[in-house]
Amino acid sequence: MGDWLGEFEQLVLFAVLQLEDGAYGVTIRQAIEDRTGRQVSAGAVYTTLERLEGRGLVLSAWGDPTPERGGKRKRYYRLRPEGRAALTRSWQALRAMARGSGRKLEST
Amino acid sequence: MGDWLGEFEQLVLFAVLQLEDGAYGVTIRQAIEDRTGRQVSAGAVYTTLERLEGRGLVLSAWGDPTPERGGKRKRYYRLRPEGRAALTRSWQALRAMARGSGRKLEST
DNA sequence: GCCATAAAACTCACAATGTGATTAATATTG
DNA sequence: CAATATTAATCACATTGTGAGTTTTATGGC
Repeated sequence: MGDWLGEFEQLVLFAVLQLEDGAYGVTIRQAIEDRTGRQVSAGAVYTTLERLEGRGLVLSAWGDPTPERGGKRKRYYRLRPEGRAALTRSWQALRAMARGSGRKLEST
Repeated sequence: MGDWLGEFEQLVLFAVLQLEDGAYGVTIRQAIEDRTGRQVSAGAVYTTLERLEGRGLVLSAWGDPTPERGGKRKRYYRLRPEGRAALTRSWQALRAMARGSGRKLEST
């Protein structure tokens, strides 16, 4: 039953999943850039997180300010079971579709 | 270098890639439904194909009418090198992002 | 205390993608 | 010719993607 994730939403959810306790705007953005080589704007990340939270796929909690220069409080995100399920569905669908395409794609 | 594919665009491109000579609206739709279990509307497929062609990722050619009931001519699609490259990029990015998430996703 | 600087979050208008209900075009069958 | 089958196309609207710019709150140096 419907409720699929866009591509960027998937990237963000994977980042949240893997960063575990350390997932907030900056690290999420960094994780995506590091892993995919794709440049990401901060705004895109925050907007997407907000929408994902609105859909109940993710939840956020404020951290405490840290004693470093610019140590503003962070907003940490975690996956909710619904988010994990949605990510699993979308990812499985793509994998199923990609199956067998290996040598038909570019090798570079 | 920007120019990323949406999720549905990826599904459509994978279908075109795998159907080889037999890729047209109906078979593309069928392939996606069969492989992913996700229900797809015909309109979504045609609209997406049109946009992909406009971006130069795919090209189309008319087939001949076939001698069967309702044997209307088909519009066949093929991937252009640009399309193959774009699909490779997007797919690799997602895979890179997903790497290591295996056991953190749902098993069902 | 005050100003410069740093880190993080947020806003928001606009662009790109996703979707489904509906309509059109052509063919065969009876 | 009317009914039906197959495919394509249209199109308004919903959802997602994006980036330039702004705000908030902290520290460091003077």
